[in-house]
Amino acid sequence: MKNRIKRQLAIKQAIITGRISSQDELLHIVKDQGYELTQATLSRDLRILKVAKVSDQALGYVYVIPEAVNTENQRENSRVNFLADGFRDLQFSGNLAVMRTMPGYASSLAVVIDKTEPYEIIGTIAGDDTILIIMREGVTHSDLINSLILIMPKLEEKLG
Amino acid sequence: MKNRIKRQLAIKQAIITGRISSQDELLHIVKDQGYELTQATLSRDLRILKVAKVSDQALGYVYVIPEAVNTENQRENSRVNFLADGFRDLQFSGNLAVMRTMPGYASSLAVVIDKTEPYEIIGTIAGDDTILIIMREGVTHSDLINSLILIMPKLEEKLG
DNA sequence: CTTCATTTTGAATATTTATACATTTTCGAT
DNA sequence: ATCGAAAATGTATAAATATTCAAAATGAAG
Repeated sequence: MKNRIKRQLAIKQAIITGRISSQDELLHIVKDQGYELTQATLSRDLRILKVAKVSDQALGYVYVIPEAVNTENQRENSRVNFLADGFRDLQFSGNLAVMRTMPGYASSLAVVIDKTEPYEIIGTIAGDDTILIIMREGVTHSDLINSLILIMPKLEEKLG
Repeated sequence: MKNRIKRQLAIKQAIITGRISSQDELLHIVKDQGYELTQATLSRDLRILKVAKVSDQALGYVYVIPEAVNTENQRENSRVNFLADGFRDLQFSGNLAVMRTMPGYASSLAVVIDKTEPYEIIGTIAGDDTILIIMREGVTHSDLINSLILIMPKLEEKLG
């Protein structure tokens, strides 16, 4: 059955292209391309292709081709346009908040924050992709988050 | 529960060390270390740690920490080793760690650390010869040291 | 073209893993 | 301390995935 090889290529391609989170989903995609197979065969194919399943943010689980993991990230980086889009995440430790951004975004983001001089923030220090925010004593985590949303409303989707 | 942090570290460690092929297996290992948890919690931990399951030769399936899978990263190992030579010392103050390096090394070293996104570290900021590392709450000094060694094995000689 | 060994596959099923729901614990604010 | 909200966890179960077993397809050798 020569089909096997072609089919596995199609599977690989589908995984690289879309965010696929279950074998059933993948099964339908490949079937729609004209291949005949069942979940059992798909499971075997995935083993042969060394496909892995990892958690994708809070969204769920996705299949990945191990070698393609990095490429994926690169592609993501290139479609960044707006400043707030450079935001990655925000975490706290004591009275410090650490905001991580995409590479190169930290200093411009920090400038924006500093310029508005929010009461909640005593100061910031920016590297290339990380901003350290020193919070005023008594300021809560959600106070800080709110003040950041005030500065960059677009953050609300990512922080809310 | 501070346990959660330590437990997840233990899980990560177990995955890196042994070939683990099911959550049940992992569950027993972690339980034997004195942690109390169920498969449900383990499943959640694996999601948080972004652990992936891939096929391992004809043997079966094993859990892996994605960064360790990446072929791309393998090639990078030599570069990382070189960078580790720039390391000078590491000191702690509360939840902050300060790593001093030879002039010019700090930012590239910090990039290496950031890229692996170790659980123990919520962010870094690098100058020219100093890196400020903000540790996750509940992480001990030796936890941090271990995570750094994981990233740059060469550091073991200088930190161990 | 047979025969035999090997590979591939599907159906059914066992195993494994994720999650809904309820409960407990933790943590921040007052 | 006390309250309330958010996070963490266990139990039970649903959902997803791997594998067993039997059958069909393929291929090599006569």
